[in-house]
Amino acid sequence: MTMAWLLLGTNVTSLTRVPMNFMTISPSQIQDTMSRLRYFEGWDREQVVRLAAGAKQITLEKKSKLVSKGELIDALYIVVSGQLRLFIPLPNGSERVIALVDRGESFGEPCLIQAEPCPYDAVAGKDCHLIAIDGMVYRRELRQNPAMADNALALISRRLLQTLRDIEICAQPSSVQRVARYLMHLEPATQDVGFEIRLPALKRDIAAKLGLSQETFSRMLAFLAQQGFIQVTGGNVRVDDRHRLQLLASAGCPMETDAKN
Amino acid sequence: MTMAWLLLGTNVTSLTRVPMNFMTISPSQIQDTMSRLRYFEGWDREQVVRLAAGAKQITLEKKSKLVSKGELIDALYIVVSGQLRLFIPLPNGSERVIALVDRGESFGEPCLIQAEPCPYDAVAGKDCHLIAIDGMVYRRELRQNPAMADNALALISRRLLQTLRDIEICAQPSSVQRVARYLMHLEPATQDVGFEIRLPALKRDIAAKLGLSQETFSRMLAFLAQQGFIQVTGGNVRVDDRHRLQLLASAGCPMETDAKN
DNA sequence: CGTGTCGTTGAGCGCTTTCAACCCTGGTGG
DNA sequence: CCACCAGGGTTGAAAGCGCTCAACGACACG
Repeated sequence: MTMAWLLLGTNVTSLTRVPMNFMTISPSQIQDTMSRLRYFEGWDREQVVRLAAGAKQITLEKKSKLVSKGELIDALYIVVSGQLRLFIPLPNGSERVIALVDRGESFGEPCLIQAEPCPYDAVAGKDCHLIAIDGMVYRRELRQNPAMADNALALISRRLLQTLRDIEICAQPSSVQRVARYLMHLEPATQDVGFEIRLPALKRDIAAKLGLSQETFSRMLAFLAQQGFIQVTGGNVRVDDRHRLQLLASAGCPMETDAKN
Repeated sequence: MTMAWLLLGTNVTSLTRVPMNFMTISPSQIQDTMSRLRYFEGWDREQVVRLAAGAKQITLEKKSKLVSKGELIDALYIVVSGQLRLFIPLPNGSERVIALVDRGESFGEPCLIQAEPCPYDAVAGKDCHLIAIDGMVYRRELRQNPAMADNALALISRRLLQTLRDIEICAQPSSVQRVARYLMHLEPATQDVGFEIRLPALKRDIAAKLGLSQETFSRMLAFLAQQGFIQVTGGNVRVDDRHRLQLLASAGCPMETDAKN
């Protein structure tokens, strides 16, 4: 078990000695935390209580691994604070990010329901607090309470549709188009032609989600900025004209190498 | 600069005049057809009868389009014969295949459940017979019958996990690895070191599912054959040594351009 | 025997990756 | 206060891989 790190794609320079910490917290406190999460919004109070009975709180240090690809997981995880990165490790040592799980979001439902091994690694992108709901308890509630099943059905349906949208972005033939589409899909609800957004994760991780190298992502942002489509300041991106960007996303662009004219 | 063609996905050379044909068939016959499909295996007979009440049979000519990306669909479709191709049209005129739907399989559940537009085009790869179950009826049964909900939950969970496996294949850094992994995942249940399979669709469509051009897919198969990993005869592929192929899928390969040694 | 579909093969180019060095920022400790 | 360092990001140069375009081959069908 000492060579566990060999299996990781990315280099784990500072191996955490205490990767994960099961907090001992009163059930009522867990229940309280849970009911404040978006995940449980609009749920029956009794239902939350029943799930809380099989719940633990978990603390996870940045960079520590919660789940390895191929493991059977025995709990449903919901993020209370921090961010989790779900990704498929690739043979060349890099990773393909499947999802970035933020506060109030969860992962693992399909694995629990189908009792299949987890198809991705789950690693803390920052220090995290999670709630882990026992798999047995979750499945029991699913069976016994139709409202639970409806919830899960809607959740997983949404997740599948979201995954297909992600595939659509990754399938774009050129990297400018991938980045342009990605930016369009974070567009807030506003009628204005321009809008400003904050990148929801490290650029490195977003790049890995788009199927690009970090460098290419950086270059494409620079290119879009230089062409006047966007303005980038740190993790903030201002889109000046959504229609023009939309057009680019659909049409593509020659990507001249020399900077003349 | 006439970019009108940019908006079309695939070229619609031969537009079918009678793309789809609603057969008038007795309800009992539909019910009969349905109960023979794998989709309804192990279902309550009463349940099938209730769904059959909202079902029509559809005949679809090869190449005719059943659903366009962005449409709201009002029925659940199940393939009785033929093969349906689900794909995302790309701005350069090519497509990314999401799934190939064979006899006894379905698509559209997440869209119906979430009342969201369909994220892909659905086109008949061959002449098809389908069953279309009315969306209202489907949703009603889902609400009223917990067993239905459990079924759907399992189905969509499986589909999501399958989609993640597809992403894993597409995410492989080199095309040899993509092809090798793809072949490994169609491996039948046998303890033998070698096995033979039949490609489940046109090579062109498989290539589009792997995120490769048809030409590259062909070249990679040829390469694997030349290196003694596989033997290809038409749509049949014989894998000589699964372990060696597995190794290649994980390790990659320099892909020498010249054919020396 | 033409025609259409499917697939293979060849040649060339351009994008993306890789490797490398460098910059910038925030935190830390002397 | 500043030197130092680590983590995240940018930029440059080179090379390889996959795509595009095009022609050809195999096969089925009318």
